[in-house]
Amino acid sequence: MLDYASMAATDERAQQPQSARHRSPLAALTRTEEVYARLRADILSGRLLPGTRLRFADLTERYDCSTSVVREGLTRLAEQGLVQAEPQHGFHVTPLSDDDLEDLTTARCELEGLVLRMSIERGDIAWESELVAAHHALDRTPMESDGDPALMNEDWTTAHSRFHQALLAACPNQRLRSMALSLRDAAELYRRWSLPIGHDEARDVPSEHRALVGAALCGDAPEAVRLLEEHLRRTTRTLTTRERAMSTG
Amino acid sequence: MLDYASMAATDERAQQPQSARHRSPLAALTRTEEVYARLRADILSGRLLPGTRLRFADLTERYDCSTSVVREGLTRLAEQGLVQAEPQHGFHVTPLSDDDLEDLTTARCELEGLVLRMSIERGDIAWESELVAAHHALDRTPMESDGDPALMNEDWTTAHSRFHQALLAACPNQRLRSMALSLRDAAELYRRWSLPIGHDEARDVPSEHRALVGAALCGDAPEAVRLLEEHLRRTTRTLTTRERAMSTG
DNA sequence: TGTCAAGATAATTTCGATATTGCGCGAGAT
DNA sequence: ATCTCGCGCAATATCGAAATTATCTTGACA
Repeated sequence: MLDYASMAATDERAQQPQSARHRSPLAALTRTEEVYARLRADILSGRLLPGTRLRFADLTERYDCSTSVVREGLTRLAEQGLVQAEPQHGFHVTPLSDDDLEDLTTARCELEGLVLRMSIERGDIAWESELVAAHHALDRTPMESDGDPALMNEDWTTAHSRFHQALLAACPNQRLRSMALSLRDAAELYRRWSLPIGHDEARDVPSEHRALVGAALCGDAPEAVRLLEEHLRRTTRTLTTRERAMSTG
Repeated sequence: MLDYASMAATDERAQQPQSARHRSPLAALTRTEEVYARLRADILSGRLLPGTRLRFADLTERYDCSTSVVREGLTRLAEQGLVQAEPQHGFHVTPLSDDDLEDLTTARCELEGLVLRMSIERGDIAWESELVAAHHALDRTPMESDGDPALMNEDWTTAHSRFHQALLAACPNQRLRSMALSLRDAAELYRRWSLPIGHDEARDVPSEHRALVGAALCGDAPEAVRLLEEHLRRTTRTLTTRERAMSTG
């Protein structure tokens, strides 16, 4: 293994970068990846609203890097559909649309259902274990923020994401699984704007999750898939009615 | 085959800055998009072999542009899975693997089957018309190249791609359709290396296509999906046996 | 002879500047 | 009064080099 300490001692002048470099090759995050991750997080968390124009000048300042780095991050996000690129016109956060939400939900029901079925069929004890753990954590986390009930709890969002990821984790097909997860990301944009306006009082989301876990652990794939589809469609219905109420009001 | 060198040369001169008055949005191809498209074509057509390291110096020379442009193209392709990126180690064309081909085929059977079903259910007369046209063109194009029977005919590849695209074209769900097409792209990499080694003599590919069109036009979605899956799996079987023969020989 | 470090070399990543393009404002013509 | 044309500003796209990081080479030491 290399001895970076002695290298630095002999070559002090060249070794004056601000961030401490680790020896592990995996720990060496490039600037590009860091900015990409922050950009993605800022969009998914709602700090950058759908439809927002993304000017290079703003972003280079915000993330303290050059245009190239911002550009690469935006390019990658555009390829995933989180932002849109118009040649010579720059980038903007993908705007929300009712039709797109319909398409997205259908796609998720089909694909996530498929992946869930494969996951249940191939799931082992480790998978069951992580699923139970994730569900427990989700069940014990309140949906609404302590400080402001109108705001969504950040921890709940994380736990919710972990739970659904755990459901799909045992699917042996990497491609299908990552596609399903990418669709979940896209849907996260919509979900983010759901609760702040008002959520469906008639729903009992925790029990929906509990039923899902039950069916999954029993190995009852058809029932689990049915429950998942219902779960997804209910969320969509809440969102679309909310949007219609806003546009008419 | 296209002559990219002369295209680029004429393009540059033609783009002399005059009074930028008229706005033709499609004619305004940015350098980045052009290089991206050429890179993608070079990979899919086999001019850049799977596993090849992609050095910036080579590519900037090949496409006559700066590193930024090459980098963006590679980044986009990496996001799609056609090339792989290792931080600080550059890019390389995604290498072929038996396991990945298995995953890919399963994913395609499921997803393309789904999209085909939706396409048949929603297909109108215009869809049928384009499907018949694409099939006719494919049927009349010889699979093997005139010059060298061991080489795949470029025209057949194009016609084949158009045919399968026509099958899926009526699916109303944009996301599912584009995902299915992106999986076809990935598979194209494998198919490209199938015939040059030797194809399955026992197969009658044209009649497989004919049966598919028949079922699709009858509106018999289940049968069409069954035929499509069989079609895809047969190609995979040919490829995997070929690879095993190579590795053992 | 084999291992290891330090210099040399080659590649990638990041930067800041330049070139190009799109858009709005105002002058002039019909 | 409305429309067209041209200039100037703002933003993006592209460039080429500098900074950073990995790889290869060399030579000393055990």
